[in-house]
Amino acid sequence: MAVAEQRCSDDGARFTDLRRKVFEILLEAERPMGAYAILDQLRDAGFSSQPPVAYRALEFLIAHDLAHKVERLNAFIACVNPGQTHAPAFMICRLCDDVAEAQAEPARGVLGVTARAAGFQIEQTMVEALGVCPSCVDRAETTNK
Amino acid sequence: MAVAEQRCSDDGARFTDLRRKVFEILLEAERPMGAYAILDQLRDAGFSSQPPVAYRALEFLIAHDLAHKVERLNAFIACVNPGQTHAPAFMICRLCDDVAEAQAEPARGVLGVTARAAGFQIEQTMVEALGVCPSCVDRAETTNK
DNA sequence: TAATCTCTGTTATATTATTACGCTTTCAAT
DNA sequence: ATTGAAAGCGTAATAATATAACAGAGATTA
Repeated sequence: MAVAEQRCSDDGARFTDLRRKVFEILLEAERPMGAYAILDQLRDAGFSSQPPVAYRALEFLIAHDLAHKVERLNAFIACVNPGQTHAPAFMICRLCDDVAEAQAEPARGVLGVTARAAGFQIEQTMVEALGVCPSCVDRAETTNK
Repeated sequence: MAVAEQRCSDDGARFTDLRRKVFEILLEAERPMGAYAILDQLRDAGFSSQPPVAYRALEFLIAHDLAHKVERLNAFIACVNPGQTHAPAFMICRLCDDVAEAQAEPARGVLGVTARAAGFQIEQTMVEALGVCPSCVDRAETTNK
């Protein structure tokens, strides 16, 4: 959280009450939240609960590398190492919807070669892996015995 | 198209009129189409234009590797080499929304290492790069001169 | 302190996607 | 051929996600 504030002031950006609150919500959730779930919590905290309020705060957090959108789930999650610009990758469990953040360097591999060959300038990448998380793997094995 | 039919019969799946039509629409578009744009064309072709009709056909095409969903755009596109199971990657132009399909092997790189270390079993990956396509790069350079 | 810009609130609406149900067609087994 | 089960399609209703447009309050700068 302190890191987040620092990051914002470095950027000359304002880490307002609303933005802080949304960031807190994401941090406490530890897993992706839909915009409307965030709005519910904003309402409880005395903020407005109209969609643009959440979407704007999320846009801000994402722009400052404090949060990410998990496209596959249309949901948002706090970044594990806030403030560092990076190429996040997500491992999404299809059984429990839990998500772990990892790093990726997709532009370094086959994709990068293809892009350069084609003249496509990559600015940003998203990598999301769907599969089964460790807990659910265990659970499945136990259940099937 | 012939390839698609072959693929389906191999799978013991039925390549019905509706599914063929949706596949045709995607092939002719050559770029991602939203489900509702597809529905418009289905209506013109005499099919029902209720959302589930398109979504079900798309689900089928995707399951048989004839089409993909571009998550970033919430849109659907015909696969460039239909019928082969693979890990597609998309290069999405943020200026013209054009999309090129490439191959990726995200599970072979850093992500794969992380996943194995964590015990996460990857089943499927999606890689999407946002940037500027060759045509738009050219256009931008010309304009700025 | 006036001008400007940013931020938040609000209303309305657009876009994307799913649930549930019923009917028809297809397929497989008798 | 007949029937029973499954797959496919049509339809209605609604859920979930997201954006546009405008107004007012608050901060920042000149």
